[in-house]
Amino acid sequence: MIQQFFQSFYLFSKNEIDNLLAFFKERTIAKNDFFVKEGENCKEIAFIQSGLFRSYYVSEEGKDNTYCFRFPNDLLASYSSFISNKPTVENLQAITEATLLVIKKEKIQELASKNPNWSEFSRMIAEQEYLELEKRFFQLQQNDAAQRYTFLIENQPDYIQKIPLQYLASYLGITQRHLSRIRKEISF
Amino acid sequence: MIQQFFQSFYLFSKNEIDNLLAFFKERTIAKNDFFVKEGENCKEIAFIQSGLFRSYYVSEEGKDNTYCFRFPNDLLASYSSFISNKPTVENLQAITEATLLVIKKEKIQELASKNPNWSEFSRMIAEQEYLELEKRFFQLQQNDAAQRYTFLIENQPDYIQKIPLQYLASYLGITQRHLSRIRKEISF
DNA sequence: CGTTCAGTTGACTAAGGTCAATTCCCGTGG
DNA sequence: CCACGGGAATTGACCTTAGTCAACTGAACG
Repeated sequence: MIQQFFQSFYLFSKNEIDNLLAFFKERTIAKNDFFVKEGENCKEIAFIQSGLFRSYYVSEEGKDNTYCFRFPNDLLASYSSFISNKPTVENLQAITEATLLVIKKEKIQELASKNPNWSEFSRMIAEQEYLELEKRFFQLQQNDAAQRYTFLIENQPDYIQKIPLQYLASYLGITQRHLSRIRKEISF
Repeated sequence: MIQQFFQSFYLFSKNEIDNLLAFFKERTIAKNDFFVKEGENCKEIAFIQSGLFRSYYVSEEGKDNTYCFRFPNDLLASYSSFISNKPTVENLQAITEATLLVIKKEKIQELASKNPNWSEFSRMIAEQEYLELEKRFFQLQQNDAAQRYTFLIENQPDYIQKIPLQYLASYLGITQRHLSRIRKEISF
């Protein structure tokens, strides 16, 4: 799993990849427990072996906003906190039981100081995260709720199948009431 | 100007920074002309010496969405196209006459192959762009139009002073009609 | 069978869009 | 100095999208 993930960057030799696991520690997280909580400084990043995560933050008025979901074979971190060394607003909660492979930021920095490919790796991750977020932003800016929902159905069927509708509504930036309305419309 | 910009990354020696200008070409852009147009592959990035830019993209129904603005001493590129080598949806238009210092992507790659600090530099740019976009995303997701506008007034007074309201409305994700309504409300 | 939790629905309200008519501002030419 | 022409901004009347609150349905499970 994680070996395949690293191969996909074409940065590391077969030998290096075989030795990668040594840098990571396995961790289990129970359903509803957190990998990161609001206010913390996120100093590690994880590879998800199994399980589902939701990232959400709570705004002043108490509204719960879903930032994103993370699936098996995805990376998991409060990425902005990880790169900026500042406290996060995100809560990364397991919505099913999960197993992770965790690595500390300082370990990555140590590896980067010895092998510039780790520095390239960090750059590629940052760029990927940017591209993904930009898509999400455009989606939110240009489409109304019904369009965003149908886009989700067509492009991320995983989401519909595996994630409770209350979370999907919040991910789409609408209330559950309105999502129900849209679902009813579309089913005709 | 550009020297100060590079100094702020703490990656390059005074000597290196003094020689930087040689890598860039100066370019002038007339008001309403484009640095990048939709459909192009953005293969260069620019440092803005003077002038103001707006990035916008047009959605299927013909709606014009403002992605962002760029000011003097900012970098200018369709960043997602620049890093992914894919055609962009963005139009980068000068809203005043402008002068740029332009560098090609391949030049940066050439520099990075010789000096790993250029690779670090690219990583830091990617991370900065991510952080900025995340703020923008949170803003759009959690606040209504009036909150977004008052945030803008308080945190980016430049925007209000220098950018036509029609563009600001589109940046905020609303119509000019609604922005007028908000402005009227607030002035009491 | 109750209880619980997720999802749906109805009735009403509020935020924001559409379209078209002004008004405001400013430059230019008489 | 004034008149007027054009682009930017405001406003009014009306409509659509989405939020609020609370009641209801339905499946899951002890």
